[in-house]
Amino acid sequence: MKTAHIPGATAIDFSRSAVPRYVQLASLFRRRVEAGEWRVGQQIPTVDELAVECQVARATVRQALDLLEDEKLIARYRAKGTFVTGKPQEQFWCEVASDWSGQLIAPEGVTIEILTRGERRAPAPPDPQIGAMAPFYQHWRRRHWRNGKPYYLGDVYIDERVCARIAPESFETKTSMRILRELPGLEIAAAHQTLTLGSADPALAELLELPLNAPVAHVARSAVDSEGCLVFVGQGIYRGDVVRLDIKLK
Amino acid sequence: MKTAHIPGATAIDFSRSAVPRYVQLASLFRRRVEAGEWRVGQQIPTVDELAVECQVARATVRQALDLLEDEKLIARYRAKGTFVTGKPQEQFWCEVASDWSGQLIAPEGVTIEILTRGERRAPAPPDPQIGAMAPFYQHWRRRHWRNGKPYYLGDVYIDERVCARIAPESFETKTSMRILRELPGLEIAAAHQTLTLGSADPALAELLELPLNAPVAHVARSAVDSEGCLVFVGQGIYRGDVVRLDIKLK
DNA sequence: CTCAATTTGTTCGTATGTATG
DNA sequence: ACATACATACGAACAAATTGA
Repeated sequence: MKTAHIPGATAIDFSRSAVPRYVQLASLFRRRVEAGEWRVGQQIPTVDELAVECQVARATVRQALDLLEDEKLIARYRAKGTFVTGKPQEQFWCEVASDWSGQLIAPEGVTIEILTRGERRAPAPPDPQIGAMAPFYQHWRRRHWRNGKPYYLGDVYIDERVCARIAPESFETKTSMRILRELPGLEIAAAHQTLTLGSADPALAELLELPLNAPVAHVARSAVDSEGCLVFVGQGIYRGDVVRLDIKLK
Repeated sequence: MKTAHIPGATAIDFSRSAVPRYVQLASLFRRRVEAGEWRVGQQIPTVDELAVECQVARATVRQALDLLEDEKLIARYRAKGTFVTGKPQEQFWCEVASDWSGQLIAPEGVTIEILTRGERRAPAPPDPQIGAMAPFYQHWRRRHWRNGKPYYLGDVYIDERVCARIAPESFETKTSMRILRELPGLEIAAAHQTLTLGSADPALAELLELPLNAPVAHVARSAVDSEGCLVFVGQGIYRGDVVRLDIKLK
């Protein structure tokens, strides 16, 4: 029985989060697979070893491994051990750009699913100084897919008067900013987006097929026409593992 | 047993457990205060109304409000109602901007702790096409603090020849990009930064006093002088809850 | 082939926290 | 306030399968 002792390793502190211990453990283990610390095909430490290393009960380790088993990352064999069978997917194919021209470079092979559509729904008002609210908006909630995987969930609110000029099928093929940009006769005087970080709650984890508590990026967007009217408000959430932001500084 | 799904956009899905329901509720309410949906000084809906709206028991709403009360965001008065007393402290005080001039606006009251310093250490090379590596670099690992809380951990590599012209105390007061920018006689021909998302492993959680697996932002920076030499390479990690990226699009 | 060691699987019991009515 | 149900976390014992001596 070799307890792989890392010199100077301090006990893991699970107490800073409301997330259950076994979920935190699962994330830790998932990262080890992702980082190659536990290689595909190899056996991982025994439940007992992990329990000692992480200072938790055996049952808690097992609960964490249950999650990874559901994700097909590991396979467990009685009396033999537990083995890594796959890596979580990891690709940065969705770059949020920092200027208008490439606002959001939606890559090839993207499909957009319309979850709900509502008329005359008002968005949560962003900074009031940005522009004046339109009288009515139409609302879409959409989910973006690529390669059979969902990667973005967003709410779009568009001024009802502008909406009339948009081809309905646009909403199933184009990103929201692209719809606006390609709309003839609509002049966008100012557009803005803000990105912040967060974690996937259970509902979001379900919708984006993410592990619970995985990092996500919240994006809030708005656009104002030449008359100072807020013709577009959008807010959305990207999977953290598909977002990359490149910024040229000169 | 399944929780009832309400068709329509207003349904709030608090899936079964994992994160306690009242914690999720508290986050929701906190966001409403932050977004101004519930304004300071105003009365918020009653416990009964919130329980109906969110489809949870009254006791659960009360538990969530307990958290906000502890944070001094609300005050509750028997038979009168609950009132907003303040906004969550502006947490996003570290804005990674999208142009050079405001590269990283380090706010007031920041102190920088030097963890290690090494001579002639080579950074992990970024994209080689960006510039040619300098012969030697000096390396600092620093941790940035504000209000007694750590929020950034970074590695700085600077061309040894450039280093000689930097006052040593700069490294305890200035962000790396600021040091470069304020260095006379050094012309930066190109600078670049890339931001990606990740989560805190146990070591990082310890250093930034974060919950395990909390979202973080990885930033990789580089700068090239007029001769194409990579005079600066930096990589760092921000706490996710202090990062905000604002992008003006026109 | 038996035996022991190893390792996962299963099932108790107990305690605490969460959520509802 | 109370009773009930469920999820989490721990610890302990035992069962079942594999391996090698």
